[in-house]
Amino acid sequence: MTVSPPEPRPTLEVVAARAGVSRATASRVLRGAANVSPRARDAVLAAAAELSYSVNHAARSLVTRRSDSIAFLVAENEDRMFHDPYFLGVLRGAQGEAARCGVQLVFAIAATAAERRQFVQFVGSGHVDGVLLVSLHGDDSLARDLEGLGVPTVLNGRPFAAETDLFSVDSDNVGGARIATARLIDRGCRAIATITGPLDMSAGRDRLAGFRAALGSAGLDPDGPPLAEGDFTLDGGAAAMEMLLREHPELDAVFVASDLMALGALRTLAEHGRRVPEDVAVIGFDDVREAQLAAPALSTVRQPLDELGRTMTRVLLARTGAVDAGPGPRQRTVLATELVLRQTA
Amino acid sequence: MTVSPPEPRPTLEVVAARAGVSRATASRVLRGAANVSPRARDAVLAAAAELSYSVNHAARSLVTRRSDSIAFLVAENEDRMFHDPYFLGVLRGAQGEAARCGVQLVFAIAATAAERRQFVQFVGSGHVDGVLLVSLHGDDSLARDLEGLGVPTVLNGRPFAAETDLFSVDSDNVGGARIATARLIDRGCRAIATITGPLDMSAGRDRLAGFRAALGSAGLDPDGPPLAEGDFTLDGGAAAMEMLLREHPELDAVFVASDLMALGALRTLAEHGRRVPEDVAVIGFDDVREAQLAAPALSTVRQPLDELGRTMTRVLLARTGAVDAGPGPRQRTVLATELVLRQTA
DNA sequence: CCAGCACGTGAGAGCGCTCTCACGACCGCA
DNA sequence: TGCGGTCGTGAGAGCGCTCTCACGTGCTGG
Repeated sequence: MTVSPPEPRPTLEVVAARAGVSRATASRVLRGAANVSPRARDAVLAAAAELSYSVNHAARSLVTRRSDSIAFLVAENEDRMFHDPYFLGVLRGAQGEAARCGVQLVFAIAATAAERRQFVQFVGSGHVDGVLLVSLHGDDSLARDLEGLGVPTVLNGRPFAAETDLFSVDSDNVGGARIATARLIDRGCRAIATITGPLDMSAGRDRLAGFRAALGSAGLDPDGPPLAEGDFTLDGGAAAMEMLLREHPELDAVFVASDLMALGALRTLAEHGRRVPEDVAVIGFDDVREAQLAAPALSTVRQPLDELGRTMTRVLLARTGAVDAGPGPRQRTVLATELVLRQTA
Repeated sequence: MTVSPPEPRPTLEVVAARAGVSRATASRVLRGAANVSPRARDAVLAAAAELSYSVNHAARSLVTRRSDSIAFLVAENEDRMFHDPYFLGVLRGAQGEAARCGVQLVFAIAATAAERRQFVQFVGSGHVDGVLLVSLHGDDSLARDLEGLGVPTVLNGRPFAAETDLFSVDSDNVGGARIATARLIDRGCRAIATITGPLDMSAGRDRLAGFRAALGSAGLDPDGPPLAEGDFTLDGGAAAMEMLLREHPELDAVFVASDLMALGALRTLAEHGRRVPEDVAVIGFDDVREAQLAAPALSTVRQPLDELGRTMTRVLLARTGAVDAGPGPRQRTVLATELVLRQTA
């Protein structure tokens, strides 16, 4: 242990005294409030600088009832969180935007019920002004619970129960899937399969819906094509591809609902000696960095991951009032997706 | 905007009243303090549950002068942070351990001087009880500044200035580099080059030191071998390899100070038609997941990334006294590294 | 039988800040 | 000259909790 210095951090009282003003005025200056004379302002600023004063967060927070920080919660286990570039992209965007707005990001993971309870407790204690909620499955009540606590929440994806009035930011999953599938049809592929995401998640469902819509538009049977449900992991994608190949060896294209799964599918296809794209064309979803590094480079649907995180943060901060975002944020924001053609389709 | 409910969160006062005890006793129960009768305890617990009470963090923090959260600061830009599995591994470990100890992790990035100042301000405000500091370059004063503020700090790697008494957790970089290099020598390689990490970082220096030590032990000239300084990025590794190949076309092995750089080097070697390991043997450092997925699979030195994060967190919490860690933590902890042989050496 | 000592409890101070309110100084306008 | 109004300021309350201190109760030991 090191000897801890006496370290008496100066209080506002001390700063005010040194500046020759009252605590109230010093507070006004430090908060940037209006109605302070330049003379007082300079004096306080100088005193604060000399004492290297910084306001006590707990004391401020106690009276303002704000913490100037927000939580980033991933409702997924560690493994998923740290291996899926999707989460990392969103986290990156959120972190950057939060920092830009002078708000701190508390990073949490809660996969189990116990972790969820602990998190709700944490939020209930007033640690954060709002919550960014990522990767909710099914009809999860977490968002509603938090809102019930009076804590603004923004989730990624689409709220699963259509009637909810939760705030959310999503990519255009339907549109992206549709355009990717259309591309496969344009190539002349007719035996088109899909590896879906988890169907208890909106992203999984919506991409499947887009896939089917594209088939329908082209006069193909939307319900006919082979389908395997994946779990957004590499191995899950590989396994799903394995199954599709076994049951539908004639397939000539696959739309895969995430890049990670597509990379797994590519592996399986290679193992089975199928050439990509000559024998089987593949299009993924996300456009993670690994997609362009893969051999062959993966064609995919780009969704702007960090923009997703940034937008979620902006919407949340607008709701908490931390940032005067002009008009109130919209309940539901949808970001455009874009087809990126490389080698696999 | 939604209509915010009146939402009067209950205070300790209310809980105490409902339980028929004083605020002090209620506080004792909720803190788990001793000297409370079972009767009082049960009453308070029941009242708290009924009201779904959770203690106001700001108020508690104001008097205890603790925040029960710690910061994870990466002194590196976003790009590096989110593309280097090293940071992600450490973050993962730290997050997990912090959660296990009931402490929250505030995640921050500070590459520029302005961001550093903002972070110091933030810490000075008492938001966190301690700081985990990752990827410090050169003789950075940040750790000392924070300690000067009275905030315990633990850094990864070795403090650059040997005489400092900062707390740190590191991998055995010298030992790892030595054993990797010894393996290359055992293979019969004699024209062994190295791509180092940034030499303003302890990890870069120490791995170079281990490399040289191994050469010396084998009777080779430690200062002779070709050396290129990399920056721990994929492209940096590729560029360094390019340079080595140009200036020392005869080389038959490379020890690369990080997997990411090694992957880049592999790319360059392939472009130049060098077979690995037949023409050039390669060993990396870190054992990130990509190393085993690469083709050919990368031989490397494993350092336990998440264990690094976990240990840093434990050391920090022991210092802050959040966790009664028995004996005081040691100033400097070094974790073992291990050679993992795959296809490239 | 009473000093001595735990033990459980409540009263009350106070952590460092923000915010409301009241007040004096000064302005322009009638 | 007088009056309403703005502007800058300070006094003081109070945010919700922890913690110290003192007190009453019931025990043991001399």
